[in-house]
Amino acid sequence: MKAHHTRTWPNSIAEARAIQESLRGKVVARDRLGKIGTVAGIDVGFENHGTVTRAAVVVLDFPGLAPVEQAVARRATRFPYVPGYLSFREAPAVLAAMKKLRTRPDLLLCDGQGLAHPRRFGLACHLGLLLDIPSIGVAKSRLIGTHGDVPDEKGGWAALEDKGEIIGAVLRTRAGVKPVYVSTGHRISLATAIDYVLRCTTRYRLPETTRHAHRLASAV
DNA sequence: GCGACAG
DNA sequence: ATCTTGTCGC
Repeated sequence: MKAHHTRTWPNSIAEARAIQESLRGKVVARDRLGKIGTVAGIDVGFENHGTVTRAAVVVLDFPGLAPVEQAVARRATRFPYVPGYLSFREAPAVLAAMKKLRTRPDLLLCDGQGLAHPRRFGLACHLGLLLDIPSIGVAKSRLIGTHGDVPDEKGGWAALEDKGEIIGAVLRTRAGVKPVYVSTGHRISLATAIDYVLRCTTRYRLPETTRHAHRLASAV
């Protein structure tokens, strides 16, 4: 007999928190990735005043970064935006978009935090775990944690800390721009995550994966 | 009780 | 996230 996934979506913040607490222990913090031939960018946008969630996934070959496949999925929005619970709002549409993919990407770059989360289970951890694909969280702003000065040169970074623990890196992807917040999702280490984010970034602040996905999810 | 707060 | 054009700065 095949295991049946009876997955109910939380109907409250309390339920969502309980799910995060029960799943965070399953996250693999070490490098458990194979040869990376493709990387995927994931982003979400909204339509009709937020009532519809639109997720976009774009797969690029690696290290070339040329687009090879993309998918978009729309789902009724069923969870509010509450800091610390972003994955419950975005994951349903993202998982639907992933199912439309013919390619199974070797690495995921998610638009949000991974380990750099109050309960160490941000969007990147949640998606990586549910899909069982190595994942990285690349956020445009900070959720939690403190850090020192970030060298103003591409590749310069400062450790992001919380409660005496290093939860991510504040990384300068380009000189003269606001740094991005990188943290591990699933099956990857922070050092490796930083390396891949830099290798997916060319001439802009955000990785090419994120830029492509954002265009598909939000642009007309 | 007063701020902070991914997208 | 989203509503939205031009404008300041390197």
